[in-house]
Order: sequence, then structure tokens, then C-alpha cells
Amino acid sequence: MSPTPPGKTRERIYRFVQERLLRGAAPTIREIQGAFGFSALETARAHLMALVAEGRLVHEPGRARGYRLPFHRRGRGASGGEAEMRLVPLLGRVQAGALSMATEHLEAWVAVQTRRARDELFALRVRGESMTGAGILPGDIVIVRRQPVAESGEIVVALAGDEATVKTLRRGARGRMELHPANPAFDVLVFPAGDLVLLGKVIEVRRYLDAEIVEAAADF
Amino acid sequence: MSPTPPGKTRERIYRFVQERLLRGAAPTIREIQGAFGFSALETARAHLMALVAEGRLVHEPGRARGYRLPFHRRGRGASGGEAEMRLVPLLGRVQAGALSMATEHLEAWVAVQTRRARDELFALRVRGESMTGAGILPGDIVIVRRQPVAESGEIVVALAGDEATVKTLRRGARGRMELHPANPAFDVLVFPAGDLVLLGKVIEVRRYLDAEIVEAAADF
DNA sequence: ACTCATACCAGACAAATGTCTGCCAAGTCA
DNA sequence: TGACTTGGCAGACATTTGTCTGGTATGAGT
Repeated sequence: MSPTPPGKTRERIYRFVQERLLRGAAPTIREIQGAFGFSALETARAHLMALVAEGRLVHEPGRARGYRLPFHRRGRGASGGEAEMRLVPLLGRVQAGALSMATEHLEAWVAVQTRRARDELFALRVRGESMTGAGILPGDIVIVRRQPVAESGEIVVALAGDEATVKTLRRGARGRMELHPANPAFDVLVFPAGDLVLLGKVIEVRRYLDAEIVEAAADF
Repeated sequence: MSPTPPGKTRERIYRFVQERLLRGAAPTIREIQGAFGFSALETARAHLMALVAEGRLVHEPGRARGYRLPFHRRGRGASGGEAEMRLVPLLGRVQAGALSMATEHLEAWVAVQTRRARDELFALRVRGESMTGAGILPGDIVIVRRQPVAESGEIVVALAGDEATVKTLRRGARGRMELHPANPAFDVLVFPAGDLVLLGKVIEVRRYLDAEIVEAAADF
């Protein structure tokens, strides 16, 4: 057969194209030809056509650098759900009594994508290390959907004493509700049935690693 | 002056190019010409050259679709602090633990807030547990700013040979670059000076806990 | 042996795309 | 006003880049 191990070459070409797409632009057929040492254009092109046939690349015929990564459509149909963007308030702290979600401690507004336009969302900055085991670190921002109930196992924001706290909700015996930290150094909080004030469910966790991306509430 | 409001046209051309770049490929000069209704090629090209002169685009002369977004942005930009929202492509998965494929298919577009309009951003889904110690769990989405260099201690996406990985970058002796996992079960990867291909820096980590918030949104 | 499929080579050709050279009109500014 | 800049127009031209038409060699099956 060929001097190159069968299949390997195509795989390498695929990755080559992939990387180039990541870096900014699809390669030219001649670039591939050169990079792989082919002495004929058609060789490189044949591989590309094969990759397109396999569905691993898509191609616009005739266009320069007309190769792209295909769309991976999962779930919902194309036009199905318009994901719209909303700005939701980032609250520095939520205290008991502040259930009105007054904007006193408004830190900023963050952009959130959602299909459920009617949900009431807010964002909260996490304090403390009680959820590090679940990958929620101090300083992280959680996006919360306000809802008075939640399923066992979901991460929720609840009022514990005076302040809001982020924990995993679990149903205990006799209707008791438990707030479980994800950190063995913290205790489980147990509430008699009906005593737990749930602010909402955490639907997203965010961590900004690069300075001041969020900020300035003033503008909105 | 011209029939078009001064300055506006160039701005629109910039956004046009930017959007096209985010979708996969730079537009052709003739595409810009057509999209903006110019009757002469040179008009569109003059704007592009101006944008390059302003440092808002970079250009490879002679290459087809040779326009890119510049990597870095010097000092504070003119427009200051407007936080705008952008849709950035979510590219398949990154093998964060062992070594495997770099990027897969385009999964979706996610909304990102940024003031640095010129940054090139993309998102990647993390796989593997090598960064759990840094609160980055399998399935998390990292927002990455494309840049060829990074500081020691920053979390980066690197592409070495065939594999892409999310790790903490550290500078070793003699110019060596090290990729440190945040999980003692994984090994540190060491690269001779110049051998490490950096795709960018992780500027944000996201975790969606409530179903299909991302997804769809795109039909390009 | 025969066909098929894969991988590659060679060269011609055509379409896509960037570049150049002039020219025009309307503002800006010394 | 006159020099200069900006935004635009027309068309020719050169390069880049994709496409096509043939051909060679090797291995797998029948």
C-alpha cells in the first residue's frame, strides 16, 4: 500500500485543518499539500473530500479556504429555541428580609443566556468555602432562578439565619430539609418542615479569571 | 462628504469582519463590497487597510481572506468601558486529563460579556478531572481568549502535538514550559522552550446546572 | 487473474481573490 | 484659496486557490 500507515494520514490532515481553523483560518489545499509533503494537489484534496464525505468537515465548493467544522446539532431543532440574552443583577449579598431583592447591594449586571424569558433570575457572589467540593469556589458567581421549591440533590440558595447561603438541598426524614455543604469542614444544616426559606435554584456557576469583566452597575 | 455617515461605515465593516471571523472565516473583499453596496473593490479595501493601520485588524498580504483579529491590545482602548455581549463558538471537548483529541465539532454559541471587543474568544468543553483542584470539573465550559503567550500561574489551553489540554502554566528552568494539573493524580507536562503551542488563556469558567441553556442559537 | 478501493503523482485549467493605477467629489484646515 | 484628507468609483492585472482529467502502485477480496 502506501508508504504512510493507512488512515493515519487522513487523521493527521483532519487535525491539521482543525488546528488551523482554531488559529484563525482554514488552510489552503496547497498548504496541506506542502505540510504533508505531497507532490500532488489532488492527494490532499482527496483526503479533504473524504473527510467531508465522512461528515467531519463541511465544504463550500469553489470558495477559498472553504472548509469548516460541521455543526453538531444536538437536541432541539434549529429554529426551536431562541436563546436570548438578558442582563441579570449581581447582588453582593442577600440578607433576610431582603427577599424583595432590593437593589441595595447591586454589584453589577451579568449577561445570561436563557430560553425561559419569564424566569426571574439573579446572580450572587459566593462567599466561603463550603461548596468547594462541588467546584464552587469563593468569589464565584452563581446564577439563580427564583423558585420556592427544589428537588433533592439540586444546588440551591437558601436563607440560613440572616444571610443567603449556597448548598445542596436534600430531603430528610419527616419532611425535614437539609442543606449539605460540599466540604467536610462544614456542617449540614437541618430545618424542620416548612422552616427553610428557599430563594432559588442555582442554574449556572461562573468564575471570572481575567480581571474586571463584570463591573459597574451604574450604566444600566 | 460621502453619502454614508462618516466613520459609521468603517465601524460596520469592522463588525462585519469580526463576526465573520468568529463564524469561521474572514470575508472576501468582494463580499464586503457586496454587503455594503460599494460599486468598487477599492472602497472596501481602503477601509480594511485603514482598520489594519489602526491596529484593529491584522493582514497577511496576498493571502485569500487574509484578515484576522489581532491578538493583543495595547493600553486602554478609545471607547473605554462598554461591556458588550458577544456570541462565541463552543468547540467540542478538551481532554483535560490524559491525552486525546484537541477539538471536536462546533457545539453551540455562548454569550460572553467583554469590554475588550478585539479579543478573539472561543469556548471549550472540559473533559477529564485533571483540574478539579482548581474548581474546573468535567463538562465545564471554559471561555478562552486566544493569545500565544501567558504568564506563569495562569490557566491556559495548550495544544502540544496532537493534544489540547487545560492546565496551569508555569515557567520552568531554561525556558521550559510546564503544564500543571490541579489534581495530584495527574502528572506535570514539561515542554522544551518553544515546543508548547498555546491556544489561549482561560478567562472564565462556566458550569450549567439546569439543562440546555446553551445550545442552538446558531445557524451559520 | 480480475476487479475494487486506497493512496499517491502530474499537469492543465478556471474561478476566486488580492493589488494596482487613475480619477472624482466633498469636507478640513492653514 | 489651495493643499490635503477622506470616501468612493472603474477597470485592468496578477496571484492565489480550487477543480478537473489522466495515470501509477499496492493491497484486499472474489
